[in-house]
Amino acid sequence: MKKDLSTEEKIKAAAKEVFISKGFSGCSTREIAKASGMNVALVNYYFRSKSELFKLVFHGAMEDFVNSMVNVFSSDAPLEQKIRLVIEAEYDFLSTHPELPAFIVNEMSREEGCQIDTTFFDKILSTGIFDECTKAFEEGRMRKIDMANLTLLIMSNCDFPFMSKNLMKAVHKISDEELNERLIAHKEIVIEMLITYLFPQKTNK
Amino acid sequence: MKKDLSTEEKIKAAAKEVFISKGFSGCSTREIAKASGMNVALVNYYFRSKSELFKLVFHGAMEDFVNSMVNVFSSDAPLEQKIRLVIEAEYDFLSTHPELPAFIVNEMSREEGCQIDTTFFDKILSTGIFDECTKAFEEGRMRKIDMANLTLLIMSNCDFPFMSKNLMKAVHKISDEELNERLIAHKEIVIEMLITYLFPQKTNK
DNA sequence: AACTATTTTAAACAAGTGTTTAAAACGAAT
DNA sequence: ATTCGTTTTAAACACTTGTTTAAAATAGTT
Repeated sequence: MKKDLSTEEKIKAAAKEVFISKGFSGCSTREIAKASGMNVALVNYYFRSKSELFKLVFHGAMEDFVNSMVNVFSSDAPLEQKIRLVIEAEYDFLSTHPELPAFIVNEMSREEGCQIDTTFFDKILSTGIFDECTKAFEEGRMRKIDMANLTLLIMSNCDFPFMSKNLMKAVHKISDEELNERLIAHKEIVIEMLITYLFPQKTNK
Repeated sequence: MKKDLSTEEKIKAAAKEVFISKGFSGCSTREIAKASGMNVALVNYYFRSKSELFKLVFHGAMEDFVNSMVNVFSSDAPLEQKIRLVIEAEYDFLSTHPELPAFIVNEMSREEGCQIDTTFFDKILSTGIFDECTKAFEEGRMRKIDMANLTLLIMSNCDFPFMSKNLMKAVHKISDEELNERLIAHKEIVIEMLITYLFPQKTNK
């Protein structure tokens, strides 16, 4: 039968959960220790310091975050389909990891924060998706748009809905369940809106 | 000639700046005191506690945040124009307050966080903008959409670009200036995309 | 001037922070 | 059983945290 998680793994798992939901400065080493069932000394025994442990967690979070996109972009689907699929993939992924975008965006803005490992973004680049877009609008198959703006369009409409869950619940005075239904519907809205905007040559419905 | 700011005002101003850029748990009472040129005791003398001071700052931030929308919605412009204008207003507002959306979204997700004063959102409601939309798509002048989804569409595309500045700079390896140019361009993209999506009856370009 | 209420200060409080220490418990190998 | 390296523990370290105290400085009024 499978062995239990090692102490090191238990701590890292607990750290991931705590860091992602409370942020680096929103939690203490002792809180992570307690959440993992261990004690403070063990945390530093295995990971040297709170910051080192955080770097590991952040790195992992980034990896998860980027991979869900890379998988889609690496496929051999036609461009329009890739855009559809990446939105679907993001919504699916974020349904199980709703706290990730806020975590990443926030921690990237911390002063002492993450001088980030840009390998992640090179991974996106190396899928050739940007070149594919450039070619597509040179051939008139897609609306011309700067890659930064395209990235913003996709991420805004995928990530923000999950980042703003608590705000939305307050604004519209709705429950978690109701909000989740809205999010499911929102995926389709975003897909249609973005596809229509980016590929306007479609002559009609 | 104008008197200097009072001690109380100086502290509140410093608190606003520090809280908004670092978050509640990202800063200390002493940091706020130092930023205002005062000492710790004065902070609690005027504001009772860190939490009380924070509530005040958060309340003010919310007010600013909501007001920029309310002003537009209260105007007598036609609906489509209102949507255009609210996006313009948001981008203008956020250009000078880029940290606000992240601050609000984050602090709304804190555990001990802001059991929020829903007055703010009632203010939006009372502009009648939602009723106006309902009527508009009953008359076929606008695409039918749930109000939560409409709110999400607008806020996603206005707020996220400013929240993700540091992420975007890292992803695309661009400077502040370059990013700001992208944001200016993004405003127009968002306006066209949203208007086209929400008011699709336009027969052509 | 003297008295009062308000404002400011430096110092202290207990509790919490990240981190380290040094000893104990453990596991595997001889 | 003894040794060894690894893992775990409890305790302590120095420092920061939010908050309070009690005295000092200031301003206002008579």
